[in-house]
Amino acid sequence: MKTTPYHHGALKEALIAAAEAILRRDGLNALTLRAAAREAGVSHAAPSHHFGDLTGLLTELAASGFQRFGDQLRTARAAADSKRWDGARAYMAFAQENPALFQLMFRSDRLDGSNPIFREARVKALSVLADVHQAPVMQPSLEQLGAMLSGWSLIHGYTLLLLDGRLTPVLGIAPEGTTPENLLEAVLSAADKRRIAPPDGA
Amino acid sequence: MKTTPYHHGALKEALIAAAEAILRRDGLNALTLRAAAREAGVSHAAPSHHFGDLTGLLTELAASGFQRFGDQLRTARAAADSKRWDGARAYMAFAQENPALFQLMFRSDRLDGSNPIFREARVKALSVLADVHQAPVMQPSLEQLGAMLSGWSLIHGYTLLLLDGRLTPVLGIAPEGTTPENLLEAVLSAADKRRIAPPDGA
DNA sequence: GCCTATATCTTTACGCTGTAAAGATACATT
DNA sequence: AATGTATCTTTACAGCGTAAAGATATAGGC
Repeated sequence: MKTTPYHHGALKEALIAAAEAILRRDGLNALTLRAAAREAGVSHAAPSHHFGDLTGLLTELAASGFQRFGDQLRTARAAADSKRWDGARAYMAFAQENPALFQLMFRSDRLDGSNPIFREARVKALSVLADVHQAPVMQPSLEQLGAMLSGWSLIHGYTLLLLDGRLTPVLGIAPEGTTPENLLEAVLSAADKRRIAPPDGA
Repeated sequence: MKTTPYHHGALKEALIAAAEAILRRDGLNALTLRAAAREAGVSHAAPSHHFGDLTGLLTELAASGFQRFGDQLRTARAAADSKRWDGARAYMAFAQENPALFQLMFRSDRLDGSNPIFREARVKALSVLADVHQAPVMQPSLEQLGAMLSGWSLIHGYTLLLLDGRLTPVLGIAPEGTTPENLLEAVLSAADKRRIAPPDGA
């Protein structure tokens, strides 16, 4: 009767899964090393052997988030037979399905920006956004960078305002039954007229 | 020789100032009730009498941030003799001058959203953004809301990406000497073509 | 002027946290 | 089979939020 074998076998993955469950259920404030250890059924000091400190755990969790985020963005891009790429919708959808995780992924003060796994997952995910409209250029002009960033800034800002509850009053005064997706569509169409025009102006 | 009088006199304000100093100097992780008390030179339990708990302190600090934020946005609007209102620049400028505070102001999981002082300061500040292009309407259309939110989402997203360091690599490949302001200007001009067109499209 | 009520601040205490160090156990390699 | 290494537990300590009780200054009634 070995209810709890001494060696877990895949404790690192189990701890990351436990951490995500806590993050989703109780929020970032409740996500502690000891809570993750309890959730995984190991002693409170076990996580340190796999992640070093709390920042290490959060960073690996964020890395796994960026991996899935990138996958979903790529899937959305592949399925884009509509005239407008709806990566924006995929961006918001991931954030809505994983609100606390998404916010953690962009909180550099709680993450270890030097972690190579995290860095790779992040650039891989975010590069999906960058190479939508143009191949990577060595010496892009300010205009090109501005066009590239305006889309990202727009969807990122909308998403974070939504997660932070800042759009709740707006949705309240919007026409009956307006969803965040509807509102995003309106935001995009308001900002999207320029996409039709050639890159260097009307 | 009463070096430390028992009654401080204006401890609440002193604690908020101390909290802001810590936030600026050491970041949000280091901003604790006890650290604020140390910085203000009082016992570690003194803050609880003025703020209740840590959330209370953070909320009042965020409220004071929103007050100054609103002031600066109003000032920028008043000085807008240029053709394009440069509230976006003021938005980013405040965030750059108070990066940790700005991020705290939009972290609803650390704040008490029911605090009336906080609520009032926030709506007062953010309403400056709303009534730029139109008077408040009772039953706005989705298109009107989309146009209103697209500007806010854009500048908010750009600002947070900048604060989070996500634009650093972009600035690295940008033309020599490009500043965040330059890049913001490019982002705005890329997204601003629509302002000229009538609200319901080309 | 004095006396009491109240507000403000300190002291003490407790459980939780991160983290380090040392001990125990399973695995892996020879 | 023996030994080294990786993995996990136990123990320990300081810092944290927070509650409760004690100390001190202010304020108001007389």
